[in-house]
This record gives sequence, C-alpha cells and structure tokens, in this order.
Amino acid sequence: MIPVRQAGASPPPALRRLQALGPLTAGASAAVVAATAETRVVRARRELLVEGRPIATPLLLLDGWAARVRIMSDGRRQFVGFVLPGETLGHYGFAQPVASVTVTALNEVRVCPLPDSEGHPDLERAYAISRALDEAHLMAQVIRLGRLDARERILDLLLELEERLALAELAEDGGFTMPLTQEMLADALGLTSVHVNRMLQQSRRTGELRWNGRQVALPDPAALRAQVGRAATVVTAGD
Amino acid sequence: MIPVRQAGASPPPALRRLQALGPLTAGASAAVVAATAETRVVRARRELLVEGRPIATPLLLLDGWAARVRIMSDGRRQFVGFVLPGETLGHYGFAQPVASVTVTALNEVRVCPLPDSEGHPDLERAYAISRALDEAHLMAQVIRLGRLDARERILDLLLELEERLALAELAEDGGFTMPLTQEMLADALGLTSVHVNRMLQQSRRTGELRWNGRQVALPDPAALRAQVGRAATVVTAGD
DNA sequence: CGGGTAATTGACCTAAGTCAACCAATGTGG
DNA sequence: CCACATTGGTTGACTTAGGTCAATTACCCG
Repeated sequence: MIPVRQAGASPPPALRRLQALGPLTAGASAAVVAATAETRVVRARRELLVEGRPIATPLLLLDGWAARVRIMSDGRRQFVGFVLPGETLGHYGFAQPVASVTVTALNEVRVCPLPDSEGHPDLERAYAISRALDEAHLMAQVIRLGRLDARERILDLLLELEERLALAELAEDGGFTMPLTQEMLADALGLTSVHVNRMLQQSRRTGELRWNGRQVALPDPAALRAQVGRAATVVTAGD
Repeated sequence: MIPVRQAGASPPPALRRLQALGPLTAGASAAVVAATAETRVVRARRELLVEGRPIATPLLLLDGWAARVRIMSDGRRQFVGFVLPGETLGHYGFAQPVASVTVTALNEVRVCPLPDSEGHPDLERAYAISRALDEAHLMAQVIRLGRLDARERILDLLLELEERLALAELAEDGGFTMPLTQEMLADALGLTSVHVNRMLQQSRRTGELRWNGRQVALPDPAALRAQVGRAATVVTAGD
C-alpha cells in the first residue's frame, strides 16, 4: 500500500453513495471527507484484506473495484462478491477480528479508514443500511448461482452492478464503466470465460446488451429485470 | 402458529449451542431457559418469516429445521440457507425492519423469542459469533454453487450440517438425523432431485456416505473435507 | 517491434437436466 | 382392515447447457 497525499479532490462518489443511503448532516459529511485525508492507493491485483488475517481497520472504498475472493487448493476461483465505490470493507457492526475472505483490488483502488460514526447517528444509519445491502447482495449471488442459467446470471449481475453504481452516481443512463474482464465475470458467475464470451456475444446480437471494452450499457433494464425475475432491491430505512 | 405450554423440557439443544459459542454465565443460561416459556410450535411447510413482511420479534430456533427460501415467479426455488436448532432468525444486530427472505419450517419446529442479551455480555458475544457464522455459511453456499460439482456440493453441505449440528450436540459420531428430502437437498444445491439421487447412490456405493431414511453418516469426514477442499470453520472469539 | 493480456472461435465432450415410468412407505377415510 | 391417494425414492433413455482444448486475433504498452 502506498500512502498518498490526496489534497482537495473532486466530490467523491463514495460520499455521494453514503448520502444516498440516508441524508447526512453537514457534520457527518465533513467526517467522511476528513477520513479521506488518510487515503491509500492499492494497485490492481493487490490484496486489501487477507482471509484469516486480522483486520487492521475497517475501510471505505473510495475509488476502483475490489472483489471478495476464495481460491481452492486446486486453483478454482470464486468471487463471492464485489466491493464498489462507497461500499465498506471489514465492517461488521460486531466483533470480527479476522477477515473471513480475501479481498483483492480488481483495478487501482483508493481506500481510507472507515469514518467513525461516533456522534453521527445518521452516518451509523447509513452503515446499517449498507450492511443490510451487503447481505442482500450475497443472497442475490446465491440465487444467481443456484437457479439462473448463464445468460440470466450475466444480465442479473450487470443489473445489480448498475443499481449499486447508481447510488454513487457512477451509472449514467448511457451505461457504466466496468473494470471486469470476461474472465472475472466468469469467476463471479460460476462459469468459464469461454462461455461468458459466447453469451455476451449473443446478448449483444439481440441488442439487450452493449459492451465496448470497459463500457457497458443495458438499453432496457426494466424489460431485463422482468425477464430475469429480478425484483428491484428495496432499501427500507430502519430503526 | 400454535402457542404451547411447554413446561419443564429436556436440556434444550439450542441452549447447548449457545453455550458452545462462548461459555454463558448461569444468569445468561437462565435467561435463555426463561425465554423458552413462550415457545411456539410451527408445523412443517408453514412460514416463520415472510419476505418483505415486518419481523415481529427475532427468534431462537429450539427444535426442528427451517430454510431461507426464495421462489422465482416461474416456480424455480432456491434455498439460500438452513436454520438449525440453536440458530437465530431475524436477528441482525442492526436495523432491519422487514425480512429479506422467507423462512419456512422444513419439519415441525419449535421457536421462542430471542432471549434478550441486555445485561448479559456473554450472551451478546454468543450472538455476535452466531451472526459471523451465518455469514460464513452464506459464503460457503456461494462457493458450493459456484465452483463445486454435484458430488462435492452434496458432501460439502452434509459436512457443514454435521459441524453445525455438533455445536448443539445433535450429531453423534454415528451421524445425524436430517429431515431433508432429496428434493430439498436439490433446492439447496442448485441441482435436480433426480441428479441428487444418482449422486447419493454413487456415494453410498463407494461407502463415503451412509444414508438411511433420515439418518446420515459420513464415515470419514476428515478425508471428505480434504477432498472437497473444505477448510474447517474456525470461530475466533471476538471483541 | 516484442511480449503479455484479453477476446474470439471452432470442434468436441460431459455433467447435469428432462421426461416418464415404477416402486415403497405411509396415511386416510370408509 | 382394505382400497386408494400421496409423497419420496429409484431407474432408464435421451437431450442440452456449459465445459475443455486449442488455435487465432485484437490490443496495449514500454
């Protein structure tokens, strides 16, 4: 990890996401901005957290994508889930001294220590919602792997990613930018990269998906959601 | 749900599990026993929690098995996970007003309101570990569905179930009793019941598995764990 | 230009699904 | 106590989604 001097940056997507989860007071927003003073950059393929190793401090992902990954002794690899800008890492709301999975940066990533919610109930509330979403994403992953076919898995995941990015305003309706290779997609979806490629081509031909390099667009998300049996994720506030 | 008068019962497996997660003071144990005064019986196939419906009160499962289940509009069904005696339901340690999945009783089940941990830090600690285990089980499910083949999925799940039951002392080394039909197993493992049946037969022939009605035994768990790439789940205390 | 990563394609293979019987155990009403 | 219905397990014949292997092409990037 390379410590970085990160002076005045542009309005961070991570902050926008937290604000989207539940409006933050000026004080809470300031606390988040303050935490970014200790931003670190982690290069692609480096590990943010290692399974079984103590978690130094919970993190807030400012920029870039990471994945929770488990690798089997024979080399099979499974992405358990992704971590997108504005999402948190190693933050459980309860005792959890060691990481339960390895988290790897998929591209160059910026992280900072998770802003302390002490004295900011609104921030704590945003974290609580964030944790609930984490769990929802994990369950969605189980459904995808258990009961969707290849095409549905791909589209369902892309829909989810778009929804999640939208919270941080990282998805325009022209689509979004995604650092995933087809192989990473395969590792997330329990498929092979060859098959992912074939299905992508097919979806491109039918026009339900546009995919150019790192740019992805789903022209008719509503129709796809229906086809894939994906319910819109509802975030009910809580308390 | 049928309220029940539940007088002095045998030493409940649920209590044994909580004690196994972290020794409880006499007071905490008493609180758990006290909570069982309000035990309810839920019949097989009835729902304990319905997705999207408010959670009246978090529950402790005393007896019987339940499953978190999601059903797609076209009838496909996926068990997201199981709930075994001593495990908790609708208990998140943070705001979560509505259930995120439906939980269905797989056989006749007894539940009681989750004993309040107020004033019992040791009980709270047991709950925290329980939540961490929940998450671990969910991740294990993702690995199974994403990267294991049918035989591995079955054996891995059975190994996990045995480990979990052992916490409540519900697994002798002669095996354990399991209310799951082959079809339920299929719904948990992303397979069809026909295929589950074939794989079970094969595993029975090789002797790696014994399966008689509701009785299951894995004669050599250590060997299987190695074959399936299953790491023993380590529960580190926490704080 | 050279070397590495990512995407693409074809030929072929196999794990798992589908469909359809059939059987065994259990339970139910009469 | 029996005829019948139901549920769960078992089996065979056949199909298919997705995997494997291997080669080829398209990009980068220094």
